[in-house]
Amino acid sequence: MANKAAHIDTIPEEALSLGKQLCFAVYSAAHAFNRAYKPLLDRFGLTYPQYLVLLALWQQDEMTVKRIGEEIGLDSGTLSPLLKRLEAAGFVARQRDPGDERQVIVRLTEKGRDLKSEAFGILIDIGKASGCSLEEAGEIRETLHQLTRQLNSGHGAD
Amino acid sequence: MANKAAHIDTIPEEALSLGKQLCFAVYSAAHAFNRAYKPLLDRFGLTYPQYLVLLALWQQDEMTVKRIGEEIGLDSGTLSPLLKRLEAAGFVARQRDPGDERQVIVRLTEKGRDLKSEAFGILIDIGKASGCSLEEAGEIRETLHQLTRQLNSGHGAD
DNA sequence: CAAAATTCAATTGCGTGCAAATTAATTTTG
DNA sequence: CAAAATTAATTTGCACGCAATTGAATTTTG
Repeated sequence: MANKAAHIDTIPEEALSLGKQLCFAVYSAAHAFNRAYKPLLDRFGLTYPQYLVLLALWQQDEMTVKRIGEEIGLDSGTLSPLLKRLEAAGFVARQRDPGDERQVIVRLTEKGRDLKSEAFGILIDIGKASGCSLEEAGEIRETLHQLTRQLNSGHGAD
Repeated sequence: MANKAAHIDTIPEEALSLGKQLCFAVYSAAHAFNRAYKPLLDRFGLTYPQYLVLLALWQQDEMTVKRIGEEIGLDSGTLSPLLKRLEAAGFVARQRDPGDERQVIVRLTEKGRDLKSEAFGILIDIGKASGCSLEEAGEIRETLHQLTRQLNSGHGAD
């Protein structure tokens, strides 16, 4: 009883404290990253999720909305208006797939491609701001990937 | 063809990959936590930020809006409407501080206090879903706190 | 003490995120 | 082959999250 079944008893009042919660630590770190990225991305008129879409397209150009959503974990309800703004800003072009009119193919424009080289600068600035080495960053990254996989495994999706 | 910034050469193309970015790992983990919390909080009609406010109030009842904002890292622009919804749902009451009419004191209602004991259940479910021990969770938490501090130190605020 | 500066909460505007409903196109099937 | 089911993207509605503005109360200061 004392070991497994009744672990409610083993959870101290203190566990309710924000500072003791892993989730809050992740939540805060995400906000901190967002704030760190903001001034860097503002120069290009981009938001962080928009930047993520460009990162994905720099790796693999010409993806459908659905494919982009799988890459960065967003659904079409978020992506549709976001992509419309990226198109209005001139970074991407959207075109119905002639082979399957349900799909929309998103591709980089010249302007979007040109931004890629500048993105390295953002990466370096963020690396500095995070204050950890590539090795450290890699470790945390892997730990978080594992945590994310574990959390997502709870409801079907992977 | 010589590069202006020589250190750019040391950053491989691969670094632009989403999977290699610490920030994206944090961003994804935050979303994963949010999705894990959602069904648990839906039963109480709460969102995660609303739950954070209650967690803070369970630790220390009767705080001003500003104080709550410092606890969970949100400004009044986010908190004002959020607290109004928490009040409409009957979990908290808001009252102008008679001693300083600029401030609004937020305190738990009976209903809000009663929820505290159930919150342990949520905590336990999330702990299970995260699939890591208290020790592991503690390590990741500390690493992320440090990362957050480092990122936030870049622009004055602490 | 009165004007100026500061502080606090609320409001406005914009961009996510996500669920649910909608529309159009394709695939399945009876 | 036509009806039904499925799929992809868009749209709608709601709740953050943040910057900037507003308005009221308090503090500073000249």
